[in-house]
Amino acid sequence: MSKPRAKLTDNFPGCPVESTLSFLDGKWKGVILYHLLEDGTLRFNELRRRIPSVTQRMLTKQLRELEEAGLVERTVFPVVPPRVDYKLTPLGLSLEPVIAALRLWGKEHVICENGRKYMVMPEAKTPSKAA
Amino acid sequence: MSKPRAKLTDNFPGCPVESTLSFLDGKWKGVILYHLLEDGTLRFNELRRRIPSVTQRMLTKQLRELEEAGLVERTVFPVVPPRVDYKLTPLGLSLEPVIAALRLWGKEHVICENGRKYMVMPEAKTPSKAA
DNA sequence: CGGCATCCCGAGGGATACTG
DNA sequence: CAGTATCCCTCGGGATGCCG
Repeated sequence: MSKPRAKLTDNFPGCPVESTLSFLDGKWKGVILYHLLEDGTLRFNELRRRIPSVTQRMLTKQLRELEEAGLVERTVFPVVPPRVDYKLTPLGLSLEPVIAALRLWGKEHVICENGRKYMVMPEAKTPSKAA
Repeated sequence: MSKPRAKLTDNFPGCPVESTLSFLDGKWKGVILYHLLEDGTLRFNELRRRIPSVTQRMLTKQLRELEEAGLVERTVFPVVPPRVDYKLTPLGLSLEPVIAALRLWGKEHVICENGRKYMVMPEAKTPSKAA
């Protein structure tokens, strides 16, 4: 709801880019959004399982920030073993093209393996034979 | 060139998103890329002027990281007043859809004003009267 | 003009332990 | 199950000053 949630960005042509990125800021927001887009609704530990190297502290924090930003909706069920669902709000869902673009570029240009990243150059010059 | 420039990402479905975001990490990479996409080639101070609140230290750092990542090419002209040009590499240019998506979402959902950001909700429920 | 070098601070974020 | 609460430390990043 139009909170002045500002992080001092430039009021300049590139600003929309800056602004959008500021919502994806933090180490895990992108992946969280990705999984919520994929699976619709997820419980806390379901998310954890999908993002193995996140700690519960960080997952909680990032989810709260996403919630505050109005991108994620948190639903608490008052049941014996606590149950909390996370899903995207309409605003969160509107990020789908952004996440899709990020994902596509990653799939095309980055090899993710054993927690390492390797760049994949576009113009494969294949100097003589690929390494 | 396939340097193991890793920042420990998850080897999981969301990984491409993570990976791509890791290249946009840092406070200014997104905007820098945006402006280089817009203008093609820019000198150091031309970039500074387009990103008023960046310090030269930070601009330098982020440019170096983009260069190391293979997204930006730096050309030094050995002339009396030093001249350095920055432009995108083919790999950098390939990020165009990503930046475009970021920019579009920002333009549609964020109002950037006086260094503040205001969210623009999609479903204007106007409960009774907007606050 | 286009940088480095240095100092310094606070936020980001990991590890661990406890709780309703 | 889904968190809080602490501790602690790295490092992102601003400010300032000097240089070829």
